Amino acid sequence: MPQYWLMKSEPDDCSIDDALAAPGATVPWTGVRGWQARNYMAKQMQVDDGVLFYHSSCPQPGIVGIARVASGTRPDPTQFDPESPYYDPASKPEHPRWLLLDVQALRKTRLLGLPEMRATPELADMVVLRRGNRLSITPVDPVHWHFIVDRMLA
DNA sequence: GCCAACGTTGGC
DNA sequence: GCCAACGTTGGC
Repeated sequence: MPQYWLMKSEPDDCSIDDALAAPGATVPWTGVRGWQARNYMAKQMQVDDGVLFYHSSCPQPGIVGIARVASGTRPDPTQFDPESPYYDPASKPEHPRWLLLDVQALRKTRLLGLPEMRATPELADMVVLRRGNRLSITPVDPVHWHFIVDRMLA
């Protein structure tokens, strides 16, 4: 059974348009620096899982596209790059601490903005809407996934 | 730029 | 293994 996820990206860094314009519409999901999100990637996420592409830290936060998990995990090279904002001097190449996986954008949708998500009773229980939620990757209940996909593609 | 609410760390 | 303090996320 596929699982479903919501992945936050800052559009200044990688927007849905950037992802769609990448070769194969596929981007390495760099910069995850939290253990919970890291462990979702390492232990639960599988190729072909569904992904809601979410823009955060921007004027109009919300879901902007549909994507899929396109690879297993490998070490995130930005952790070893002193020039990168994601550099982690404590992580050694022989024991990489942070992982990434590839995400393939499938299509852009209309904006399902955060205010609309909050105003939609069917979505009230989404993990990402929990107060103060800070995880960059959150699991999405299949019921929520189907509701959103149906609504966005209708 | 502010700041609430959090996830993570580290002392014990 | 608890939990207070810290640093960060992310919406506004």
